Amino acid sequence: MSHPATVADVARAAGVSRQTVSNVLNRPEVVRPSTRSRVQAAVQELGYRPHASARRLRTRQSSTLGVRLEPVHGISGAVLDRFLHALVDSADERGMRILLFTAEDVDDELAHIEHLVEGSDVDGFVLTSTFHGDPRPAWLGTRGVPFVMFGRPWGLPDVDAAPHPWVDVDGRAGLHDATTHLLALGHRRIGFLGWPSHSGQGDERRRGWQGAMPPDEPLDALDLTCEDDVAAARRTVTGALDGGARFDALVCASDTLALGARFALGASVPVVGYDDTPVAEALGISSVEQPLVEVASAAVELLMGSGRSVLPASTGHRLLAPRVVWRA
Amino acid sequence: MSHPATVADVARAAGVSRQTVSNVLNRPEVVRPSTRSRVQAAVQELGYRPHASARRLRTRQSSTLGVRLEPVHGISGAVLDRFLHALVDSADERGMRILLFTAEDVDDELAHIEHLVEGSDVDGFVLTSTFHGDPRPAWLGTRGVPFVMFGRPWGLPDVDAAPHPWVDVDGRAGLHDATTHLLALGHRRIGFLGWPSHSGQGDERRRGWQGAMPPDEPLDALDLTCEDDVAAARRTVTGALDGGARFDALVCASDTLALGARFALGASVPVVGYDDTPVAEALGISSVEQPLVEVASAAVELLMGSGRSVLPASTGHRLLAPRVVWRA
DNA sequence: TTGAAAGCGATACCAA
DNA sequence: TTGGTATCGCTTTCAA
Repeated sequence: MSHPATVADVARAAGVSRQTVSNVLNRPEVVRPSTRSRVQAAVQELGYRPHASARRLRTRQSSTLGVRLEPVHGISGAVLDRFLHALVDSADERGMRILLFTAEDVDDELAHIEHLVEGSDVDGFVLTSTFHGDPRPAWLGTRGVPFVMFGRPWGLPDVDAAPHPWVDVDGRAGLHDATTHLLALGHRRIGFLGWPSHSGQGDERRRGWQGAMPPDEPLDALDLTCEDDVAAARRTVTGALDGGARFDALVCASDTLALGARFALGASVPVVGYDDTPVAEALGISSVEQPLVEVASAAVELLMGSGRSVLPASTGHRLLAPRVVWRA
Repeated sequence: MSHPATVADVARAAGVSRQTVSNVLNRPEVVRPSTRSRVQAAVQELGYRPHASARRLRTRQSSTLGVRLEPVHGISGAVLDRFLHALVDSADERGMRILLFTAEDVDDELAHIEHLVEGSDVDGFVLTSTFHGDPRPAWLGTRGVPFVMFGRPWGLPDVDAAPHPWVDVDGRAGLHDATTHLLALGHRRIGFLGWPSHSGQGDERRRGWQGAMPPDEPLDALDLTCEDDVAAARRTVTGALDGGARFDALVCASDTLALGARFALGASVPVVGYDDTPVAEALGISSVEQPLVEVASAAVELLMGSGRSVLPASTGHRLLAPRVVWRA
């Protein structure tokens, strides 16, 4: 074959006009069945595929979603990896593709986003890793660029009234479930190891633990805090033990912290991490698993509704429940 | 702004014709400097960006490279993640973008590849995770689709004469260096823990260790084999110790194996892993680090030469040396 | 050096 | 239901 087939080739082969071919492809119901099957046969025989760029030029849709590939951050890098995988699949089901870009920081990210929008390279974005004071929603909102966020808009007084769509995982429920389960197993002194800075995520996870603990249990001595680092976590837990603390079990804000705690406590004290990373699996540490496949499909649905093109404006949201993966 | 600026808008603003604008953008040297700067000012003011799809339709180039996002595979998932990141950056420098796709298996991957090629969605592919009997090179080669491989074409009698370009990391050299260093530190009984199946990679890494060990040292008792699994690795090393084996140090074919070995040997016996994953870093295990940034830029260079479009045919290759990251 | 005109491949609009 | 025609934004070829 010298040349990929075009609509004109198909039309000639089927003895119809170009437009009829286009109709068979995009609105099959308006074409008479006999004509339709004749065209489809020609498509089949010539191995015709629409030229993506030509279609995009005409429809003014790139059928592409932009996603920032974030710098790899330690053990939890696998989470965004799995999310990305799920997102590619969900997008593919709607005929959408994922275009990657990288950025040094948020400003750089906005610069990239602007570039992609102005070049009509993407129809919208899936934003991850949101944080308090995140400038991206306002930036995109002002310019009318469709996007969906993986993560609640933390700084807002009422997240339910956010002016943009978001999906998130209910970390509070995850920690609550984990703690409740451990209580049912007979453990009483269940500690929590979380982060110091007031990140929305970290606070939610801590609240999940707090809410599950019996009201008569004094929590102060059980509430540990340190940075997201294995060695630091180990030191923190060891220090607490040296200071007289005692734990029947420990729930943590991340697998990184859980790993450090595991080293400090040994395998006899149950430890629960967060994110169910490959490390937790490898070491047999229980962990809260985020439903990333559901997150991805919810993100696409929020962005596209039930159609095959992104909605100009959408403001729905979905808060999904994680599940705890228990390991010996 | 009601409408993104087009070449016509810029031309009108600058008082020139459309193709002069096009020339300024694509071949600045043929335009008189005064005209050029006037056009550039107009571009700046209108915030003009070429419409990606329109350009692609005209040039018949998608300026896009396809990459399969592989299923997450345990601890080492971070490696492809880092490679992808580096690839996006390298591609971006040449004005290329990365389009992701997923696939269940190789057949599915070829189906996706075919689809992308027929839709003129990509100019070429970056293939990863090659293996003995990999059907992809022949498939792509036959159809004249440009691609570069991350990984040597293992089955070939002479990899240097491969009919397609590839980049790889010299795992043998990595293990050789690690072993040599340990010998210099005074360790004698340095064991190797590798994989059973005859994968090209695994065999190379074993040879690196073998080649570095002193000729008078009997290697059989030091050569361990097990599947790429933490628990299995732990059992294997423990079993060897129970059987009377003794190790001054252990080099491994992967961080997964190194992690298991670490548990079996304790922190007093140096263990070296492969891939320098976040886990190795978190646990303070030394590891052989692949130069993924260099791999990515070499891949792009092999595919595109020094230009800004993919070469129709290229057959070069690059074998890059890894380095060992030593940790306490 | 600059301008006019012709497509690239597909779809939307309108008339038949 | 089907076919002709204009157009999406850009680059390339050919004249001026």
